[in-house]
Amino acid sequence: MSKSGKRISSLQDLADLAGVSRATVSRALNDSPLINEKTRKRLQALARKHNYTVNQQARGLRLNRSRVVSVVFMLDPRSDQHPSDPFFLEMLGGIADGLAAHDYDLLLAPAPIPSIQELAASRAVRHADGVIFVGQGEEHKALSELVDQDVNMVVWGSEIAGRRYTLIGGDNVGGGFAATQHLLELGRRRIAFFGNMRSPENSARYTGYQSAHVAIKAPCEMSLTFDIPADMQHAQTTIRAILQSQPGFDAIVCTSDVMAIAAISALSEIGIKVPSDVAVVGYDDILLAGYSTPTLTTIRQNIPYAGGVLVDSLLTLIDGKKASDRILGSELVVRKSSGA
Amino acid sequence: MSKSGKRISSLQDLADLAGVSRATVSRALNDSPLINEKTRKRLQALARKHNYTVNQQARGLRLNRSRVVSVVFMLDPRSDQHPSDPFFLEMLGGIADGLAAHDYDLLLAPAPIPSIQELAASRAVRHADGVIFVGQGEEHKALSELVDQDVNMVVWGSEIAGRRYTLIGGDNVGGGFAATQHLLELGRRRIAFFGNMRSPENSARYTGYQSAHVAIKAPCEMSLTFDIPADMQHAQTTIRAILQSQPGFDAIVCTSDVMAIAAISALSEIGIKVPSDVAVVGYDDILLAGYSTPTLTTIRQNIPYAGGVLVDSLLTLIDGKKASDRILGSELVVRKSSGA
DNA sequence: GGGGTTAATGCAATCGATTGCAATTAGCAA
DNA sequence: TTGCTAATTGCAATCGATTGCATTAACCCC
Repeated sequence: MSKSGKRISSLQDLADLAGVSRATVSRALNDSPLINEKTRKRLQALARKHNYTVNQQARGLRLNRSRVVSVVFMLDPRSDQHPSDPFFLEMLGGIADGLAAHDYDLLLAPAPIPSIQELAASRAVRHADGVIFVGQGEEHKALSELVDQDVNMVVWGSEIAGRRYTLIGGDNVGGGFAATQHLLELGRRRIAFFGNMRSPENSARYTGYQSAHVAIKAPCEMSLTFDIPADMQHAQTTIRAILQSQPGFDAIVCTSDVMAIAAISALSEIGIKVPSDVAVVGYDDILLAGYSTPTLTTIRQNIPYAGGVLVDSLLTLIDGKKASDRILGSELVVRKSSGA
Repeated sequence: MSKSGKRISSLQDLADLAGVSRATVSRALNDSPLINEKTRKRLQALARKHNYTVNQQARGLRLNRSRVVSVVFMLDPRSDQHPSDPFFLEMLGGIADGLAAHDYDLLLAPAPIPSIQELAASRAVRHADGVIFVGQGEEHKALSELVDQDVNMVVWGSEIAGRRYTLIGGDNVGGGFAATQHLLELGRRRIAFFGNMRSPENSARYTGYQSAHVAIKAPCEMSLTFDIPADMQHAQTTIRAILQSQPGFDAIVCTSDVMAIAAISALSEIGIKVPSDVAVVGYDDILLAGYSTPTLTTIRQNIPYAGGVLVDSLLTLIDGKKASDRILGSELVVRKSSGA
């Protein structure tokens, strides 16, 4: 296998070796019905033996597609932070699986997105057959404009006015509602909301938070709504400052599990007991949620599954068909320690 | 900008528009010294105006390179699990940054690696200018064979006999030593070691663990060495089973922070106090380590920096130069709760 | 054996960008 | 104006794979 005269690196090499034209080899490797069964087998065996794989750049050039899908994480631009939230990793895993199953490659776009204009001109977008955006950041308008430039794309996020792209997302209103309802049922009445409100997903969760109060005619104080940055470092300093001011809440609804973990840590620091003094509910149900101390009560989003849905929708678009929006279910997961 | 007659999608289009040959346009966009300064400016402005970017597939085909680097995470093959450890995400972020700085794209290889043979034939490897392996898995031999196939590659991991690839890694022996020494200094004498021993990195850490005992002439019992799978789900069941058997240790050195978190959770479940009854030290210093409850004492690896080093070494190789192996420092980070 | 079909293969253009070499133009000195 | 050099630009081949069309071979039926 290793001592074959010269390196086989193109269809032509293989064709010469087999004594046929490169057209024939191409058809054989692509299972064209035009080709004789025996020739096909012979050539496929030969290709395998010489460890030959088609040059995707050439193939892509000819066919005008690349079998590459880009993934772009839209982060809070104020934190020039990388994604540190395991949510992103789990999502990436789900997307990677979905793409692998359909024989697509995954190109990861550089983390801090420049302007959407630059992004539109970047290789990540031009070179790919389609793009998956995870989160809408604060650029929902620009995202809609991208659609007009004939970019195949799907977005993970939440409904927002003027949207023109295909949207996949969790049931954020329902999730916010369930989290809050759970705490209300436990008798908590001063429930804080922790999250970055500029994200459409979080404002949907906030809507659910309000509805839950309304549903049982409980008052819902604006003073308990706190704008917390998404990355942990800033989150924890902000939370510490809030705790200093003795806000007097007996529960917190957080917009992510890592934020909940940071909050619990800040609470324990100053001797506040979770959940007896303050109950905390997270969001996402990242894997760690079940293993941290205390274990987290949280809103479960099936993240790997979501990744698969994103991929399926995008591939539908790439096929030239229409893909419909989807809202995936979110459910409350009660674990004994943090939230009850 | 939007109402330009037809879409400019190739050099030829742009050349026609400007009334020059496509050779000229190509040279202008690539800052060739052959081109007249005025023409260059004019053509570059035109390209920008029409939002034109070169087709990378064509360019790559011609130049025989792709400006793509693949990243492969070598996971414990027994868990057909995705990477859930934030370590991977932080590493990925570091690598992504390094690549972006040099204008390379990042291709993420599908997570559960098939055989190395298949991998060698995959697009992820063939289509890329180079490959970064994170971890050696249990395939160190196969990795060395890949080098012989003219694959530009660097590997994050630990020294191992018969290695022929460029290696970048943390100081695992030193890290294992420091973690253990810290616990010994606190007076602990029955220190358990938790980790998957088939990974070269972990066995290096184990070596450090043993040396620390030897250094102060403390006995080091084999019965306190436990083989724990890398993924959290299996890790926690295994740890629970171990605790059932009342092994009687007063400290644990873990080979990752998530494992430490899982261990702490299992300990609290049955009422064992951390760190008073059992002290725990993690490894990696993932971002969460500072925010979990209790905060983790751990061995810090500067993961984003490591990502940058991996990239630099790989690009050196791609340039045809020799890249040297590097061992990056690991230092103990003491946080008050878990390990002291 | 002639004529008509069908199956299998080859030929050559094509995708878009780069680059060695040839050709053109300009500039300048005599 | 002529001749020579240097500065620009154009021509055309090339990278590797795909595919419409032409061609060849094989086979069948009278």
